[in-house]
Amino acid sequence: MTRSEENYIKIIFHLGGNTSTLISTNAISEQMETKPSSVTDMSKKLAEKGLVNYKRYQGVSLTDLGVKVALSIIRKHRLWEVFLVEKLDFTWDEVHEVAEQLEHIKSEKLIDQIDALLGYPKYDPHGDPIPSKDGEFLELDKQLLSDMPKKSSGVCVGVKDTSPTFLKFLDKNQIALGNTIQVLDIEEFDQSLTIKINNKELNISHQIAANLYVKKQN
Amino acid sequence: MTRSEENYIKIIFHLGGNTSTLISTNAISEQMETKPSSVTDMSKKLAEKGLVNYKRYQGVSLTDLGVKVALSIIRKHRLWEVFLVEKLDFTWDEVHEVAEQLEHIKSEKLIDQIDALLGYPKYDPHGDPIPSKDGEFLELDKQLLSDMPKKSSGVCVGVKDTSPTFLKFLDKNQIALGNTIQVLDIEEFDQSLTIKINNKELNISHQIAANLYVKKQN
DNA sequence: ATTAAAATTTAGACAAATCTAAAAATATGT
DNA sequence: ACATATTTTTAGATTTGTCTAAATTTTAAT
Repeated sequence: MTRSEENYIKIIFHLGGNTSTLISTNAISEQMETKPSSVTDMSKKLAEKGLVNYKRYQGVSLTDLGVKVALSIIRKHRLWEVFLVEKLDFTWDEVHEVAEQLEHIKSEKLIDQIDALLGYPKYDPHGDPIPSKDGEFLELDKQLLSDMPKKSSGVCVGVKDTSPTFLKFLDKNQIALGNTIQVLDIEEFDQSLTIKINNKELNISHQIAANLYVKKQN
Repeated sequence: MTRSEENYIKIIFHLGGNTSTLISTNAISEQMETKPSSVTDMSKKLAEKGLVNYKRYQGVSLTDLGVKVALSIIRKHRLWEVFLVEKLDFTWDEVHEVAEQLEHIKSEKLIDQIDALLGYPKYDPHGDPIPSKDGEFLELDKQLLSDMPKKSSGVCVGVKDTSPTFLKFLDKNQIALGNTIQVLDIEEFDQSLTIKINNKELNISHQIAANLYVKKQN
């Protein structure tokens, strides 16, 4: 598999292609930052190889084989992210770019040993689940902070947006995975939230809350 | 720099291109496993970029910039090799293939942190020196075991051939870096050697001895 | 010094992955 | 339902790194 093929497979998976839903050419081209015509070409190629089902003018979905490939790439990406944070002192906003490269290294022993070195982690630094060698993974029972009612509280378990900008904002405000967050108040006008975290009160916009996952506590 | 450009630069360096000696198109094509005409094309491209000096029909040599690039790739390759052996239980015959891929990962922080994690090693698992960040490295004062006189002894410090076949042979005979080797006898007929290593006597061919580096002791 | 052999370069082609522009199919709005 | 807008595909071009075959230059041998 070429690097480019792997990137397409990964993006199709992230767009929901593990189900039989057909993913549109346009959607893929946006994520890949290529033109739709290029996606058409690649779709045919991946269909030839049995990695996707391709219906002209309809889009693509991953075959069972395609899902397997996608999970193995995602497994590598997330394990490398954990490695970078745990062993090499990377911050969670730095890992994505490097993991994008490392995920394409071909060596089964390499990734299995990294997995062992890290103690078989189940989640990456952003709270996303790491597929096991045979493609199993546990999605946490999580919800967006923006969907939590007033006076409720939960533990921060993940982020939806993983862009450096957002992650740096969280660091600056000392919001990290594992923190307990209480929703004290929700402003009717703009849906902004007053939350209590680390024993401090903090005001965050709806957009921030809509990118933070929490596990409800009560 | 593309992966292919990096591979050419690395190979030119290994063929002695750190000096001003011109390296022939043919020599490069053999190492790269490409046709000479491809080497010509790439030589022009690398010359354009200021990485090599290219003289038509004569060959190429690395510029100062080219040497810098070569050393940074070799540094990455060798640090990854140490990492694989020290942290992930790879054997020294397994590391080359994976390091060939890892050496192209682009992240200064990544390799500096790997360097730190390993405690700034000076030599790789085959005894080859690891260039520092600014391109310095210490070549050991070593010689081939085949050049040692009868009755002399030395410490095994490196291998010339790094092929899995050779390295597995060494493992099988419990020859490892750091071992003391005494040359007991040299057979006149075929230059084969009787050596003492790990308190055992062992017979090795000239070809083996010509691929083992030792540091002379007396 | 000639000539044959070997090495190198040139010219033209190809595969992979992309693009642009135009054509075709699908979706949308009234 | 029809016209229009949007999406997708096709056709043909481009770039990178490679190839083959032919031409050129250098090297080696007598």
